[in-house]
Amino acid sequence: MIKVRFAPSPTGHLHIGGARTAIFNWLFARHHSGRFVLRIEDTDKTRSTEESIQEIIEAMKWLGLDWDEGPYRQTERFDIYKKEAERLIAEGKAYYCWCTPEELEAIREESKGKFGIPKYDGRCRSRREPREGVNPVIRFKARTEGETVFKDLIKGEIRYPNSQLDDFIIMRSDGTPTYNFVVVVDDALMGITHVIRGDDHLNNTPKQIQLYEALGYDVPQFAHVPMILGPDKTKLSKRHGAVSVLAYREEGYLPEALFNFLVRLGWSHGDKEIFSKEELIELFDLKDVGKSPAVFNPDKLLWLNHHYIKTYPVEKLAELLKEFLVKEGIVDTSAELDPEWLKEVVIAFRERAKTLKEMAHQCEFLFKAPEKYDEKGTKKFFKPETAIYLEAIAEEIENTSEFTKEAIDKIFNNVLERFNIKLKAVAQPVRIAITGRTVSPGLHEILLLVGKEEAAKRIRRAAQYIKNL
RNA sequence: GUCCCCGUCGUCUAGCCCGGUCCAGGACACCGGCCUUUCACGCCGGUAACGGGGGUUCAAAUCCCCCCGGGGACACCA
Repeated sequence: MIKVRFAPSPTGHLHIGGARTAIFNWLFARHHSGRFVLRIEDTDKTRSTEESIQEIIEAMKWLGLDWDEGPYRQTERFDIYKKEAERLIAEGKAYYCWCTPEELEAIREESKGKFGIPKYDGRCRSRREPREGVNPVIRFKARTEGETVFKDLIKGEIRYPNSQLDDFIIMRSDGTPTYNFVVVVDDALMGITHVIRGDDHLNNTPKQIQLYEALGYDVPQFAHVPMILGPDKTKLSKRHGAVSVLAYREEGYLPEALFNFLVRLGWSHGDKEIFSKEELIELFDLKDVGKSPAVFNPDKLLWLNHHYIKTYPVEKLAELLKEFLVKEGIVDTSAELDPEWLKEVVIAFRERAKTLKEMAHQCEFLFKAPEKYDEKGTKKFFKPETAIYLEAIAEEIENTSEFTKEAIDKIFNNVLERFNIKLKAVAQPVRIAITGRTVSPGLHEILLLVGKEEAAKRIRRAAQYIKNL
């Protein structure tokens, strides 16, 4: 039975990079009918927060990443780590270290000169006597000769010289365990078979392998996925803009789009770009994950989002649009919107809105008549004679018994014929009259959505406006 | 500095393992055109890449070596 885990540290938002790691793990588990566990790595008590944990969980749910076990929290497992650390000491594989920060600093400096790398010299390996006023840490007796070789499922064979290692700390002086230690203990005890994580952990792997061996555990398989970079090719971070998953929800992205986008960052299947979750579960394989880092490309995400908007179930889009209308302050919380009408709105706008937020703003004129008309549009399309045409159209609208697409065609044809003009002469003026802008969905759509009364009213008002120019 | 990883269009990538079918394919973006009452959608077309240098070979994006470039890790963070 294959078992994987996603182990975020709750020190902030769930960001894009973490989400992709979670997706890869989830896909791998689902593909192999294995188990996916969520584990919160909160051993750093000072930086971990409860809000962050809740946010990570919410973001995962939004993305549709369900887990089979957990969330475990490492803070609830401290007794386990302590026991394992003591076991290592009893077996002579770890030891107490009473060095002071000042002493350590001096050792590091000396080592930097000697090895070009700050390393602890292991002087407490032989020290037996506690030091007064110093709470000891526990250090692991690392093997520093030879090299650690392992096969990474993505990167291939990795050879790492052990000379880079030193006796690293596994238990802090306050009695809490450190990352490299807990990750090994947990992965082993939880029966994790494949460790799929960001390749910023590649250099930690040799230390962890030594720990697995010292503790007598089986070493799992490793798969290090390349990082996601910002446009400047450095590790993606807050300064590159929105990196938190939930921020994308707020901006009006669909979870399916983000999911699809993220999975294609580093993984591919021939020329295919659009994948459903079912397809991904079917097709996902670590061997198709690339080795090189990927730059986050917001334009492509936008394109994907638009694709999903265009193909999403209309009812669901309508519901989401409603949320955004409220959130963007376009309609009142208490406003009751006819679901059927809202569906028509979605249909009219989905091919020109790349996000839900955009859509909400594009259809704003449906809820409030334009307060002013687009300046350039007014200059270009509001001619003196336009007022007469508009009035004629308004009158025809008022007099029509039923307001349908066909009726609208008839109305326009009547007016065009009467004045012997082309549709061009009135199309943009009507659009501006209804929306205040020069761009919008088709005339039929906006007229129908605004409704007969309101349409006539707005067109008359525009006519009046032209007369006053 | 030391070590690890990576290097195909601006970006995401296919191809690399098993050299020729690749004067390198797809997608986003961009630029044209068509459609059209605007915008958009859609459709058609275009610009654009094997980091450099040496080998090996009849033949290299693909194999080997060196260099260069980029990223990451080197904490009582994870």
